[in-house]
Amino acid sequence: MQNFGQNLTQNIENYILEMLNSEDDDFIKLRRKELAEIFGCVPSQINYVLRSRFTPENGFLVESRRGGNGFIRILKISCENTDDKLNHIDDLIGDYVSERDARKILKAFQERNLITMRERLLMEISIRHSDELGRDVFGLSQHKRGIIIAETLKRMLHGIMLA
Amino acid sequence: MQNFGQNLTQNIENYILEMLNSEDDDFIKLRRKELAEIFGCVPSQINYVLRSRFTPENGFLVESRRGGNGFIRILKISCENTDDKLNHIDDLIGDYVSERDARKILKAFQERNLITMRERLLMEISIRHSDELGRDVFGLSQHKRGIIIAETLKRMLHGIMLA
DNA sequence: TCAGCATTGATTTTTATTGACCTATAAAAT
DNA sequence: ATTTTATAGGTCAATAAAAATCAATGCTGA
Repeated sequence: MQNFGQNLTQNIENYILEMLNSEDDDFIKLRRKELAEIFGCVPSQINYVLRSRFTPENGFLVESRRGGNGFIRILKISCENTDDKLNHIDDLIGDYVSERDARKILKAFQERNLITMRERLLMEISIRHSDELGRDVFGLSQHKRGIIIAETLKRMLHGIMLA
Repeated sequence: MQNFGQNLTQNIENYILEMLNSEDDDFIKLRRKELAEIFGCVPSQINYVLRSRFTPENGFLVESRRGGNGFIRILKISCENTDDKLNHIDDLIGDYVSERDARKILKAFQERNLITMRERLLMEISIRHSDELGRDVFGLSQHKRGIIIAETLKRMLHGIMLA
């Protein structure tokens, strides 16, 4: 297969998604070099696709090994992709949230059984730590920190909601 | 059994894991030379497999004796109490970890069923985001970022182990 | 236009394999 | 009891085979 026309990245993304769908398992293994040959592109193009598309925020985990018998393994944690849910999360959080409100949101999610207690705990720890760093190490204003919390929270909830 | 072509290391790893599973005890004893003969490879290949696969990080301890009646003993360890787990975490992470190593640790923890896939995903998102901020927004050196990752990871794993 | 996404390729890092040489241990010989 | 010898396993460096990184460049849509 050669790549004609536009959107090499898009084509590679679709190809990988196809592979994932056609498998019984929720993961695939591939050789970077082979995939690059299929699309007639340079191998590092594959890394670009993985970095920009198959992120944990999008519900994917990527493992790999270099050297002899190297490979790239892509795991799909996500199943039901409901754009509605994601939009809901974005609306709920907005561009800024206080640490206090972040905790409220997490509490609500856990009470609705959308996340487990352990997952809530993890997210609280993450937010607390980055807020602490922002304040004590980088001297960020409360507002700046709120922007970071919003971003962190959105990414984490996006990722986990796809699972 | 001869080993043709590729996956020598993988084959030896699987063979040892098989042995461990089929035993009642949680350890096995083997002769390096014999194992090497079984796979038709050089004996030091066994050392490579042990060094790269049967590590403490993956939950194994390896003992051995040289000379007459020499042997290699492989033990599968599992932390009994919470304190052991916390110490184990601190030992593995130390004061600094690269993002890459952090992901390896999370992979190992998930494969040992100490955390779920979703929890692994959450922690990868958290680490990825803070690393991104550290690099792109605050221009931190790789080393500084590694210190932050180590701290984040330890806090999250500690927290979840206590839950 | 121009800011951000996409593409490329040179360089670096990691992993696997092999073999030559080193060290430790037990048992036999003195 | 001491020395010797045979028999294990360990270490390290060289080489090959993959993937990752990064900076430079190209492209495209608002």
